[in-house]
Amino acid sequence: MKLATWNVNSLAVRLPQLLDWLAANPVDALVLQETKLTDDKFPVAELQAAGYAVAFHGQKTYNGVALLSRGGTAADVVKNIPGFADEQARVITGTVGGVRGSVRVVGGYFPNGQAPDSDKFVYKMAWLDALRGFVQAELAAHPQLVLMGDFNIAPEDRDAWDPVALAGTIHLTPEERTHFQALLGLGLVDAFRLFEQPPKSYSWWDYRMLAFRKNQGLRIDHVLVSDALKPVVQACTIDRLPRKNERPSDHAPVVVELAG
DNA sequence: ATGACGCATCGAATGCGA
Repeated sequence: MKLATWNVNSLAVRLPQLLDWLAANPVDALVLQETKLTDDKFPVAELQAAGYAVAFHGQKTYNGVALLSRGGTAADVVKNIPGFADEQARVITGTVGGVRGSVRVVGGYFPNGQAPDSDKFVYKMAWLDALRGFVQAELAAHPQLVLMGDFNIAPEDRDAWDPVALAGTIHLTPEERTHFQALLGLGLVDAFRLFEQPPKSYSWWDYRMLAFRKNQGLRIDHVLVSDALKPVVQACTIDRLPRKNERPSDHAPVVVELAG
């Protein structure tokens, strides 16, 4: 069973690339971030034709998330974080068929935070607090759980191309990293770090300054699997190929493979 | 220090991403 996450930075622009990617990578479930589409504009028919059922939670211009699944629509879908009032469409959760029954998938587009001294950073911290509470409750109900998406956090220095120059800046602040560790503390593990990985592995590269060609990136897209799933994780990889497309997203997909 | 690139918005310049 394969699951994946991809920040597509506008599904309207990236739909052809998404369909190409799914044809080459027929994952069982995929969460998307930054669809930037209201629900009435979501490409339901195109994705169904490609074999995927869809659940989505979008808005105009910004944000927007989706959960694609083969073998039926995700069950018990939850949009955003219950009890946390939020104008922004950032989370979608659902149950997909899989290993020994089913897997609870939480797909998140974590706030960017802009800068550590900004109001957006305050929002990011509050959002992370709320998410942790939600994931804790979901884990209690669904031991087989995967939390994945665009976290907008580089958890360690090795997840940034220049940790010295970027020290203390957004995505690398101690506060964000503490939140990342707190998520792990719920009983989750960073699937990517379960395996030997190439050095300087990143999932996002700035569009500017030829950053991708120079591999000046950050690893901010993550797949966290619950302790119950950890024994069945067989691989976790970042697929850089779509970043080489014409008009690519600035993010690459991250794929995890579970036995069964 | 700034901007650089890309996307979205009713129409151009601006906000935002990371």
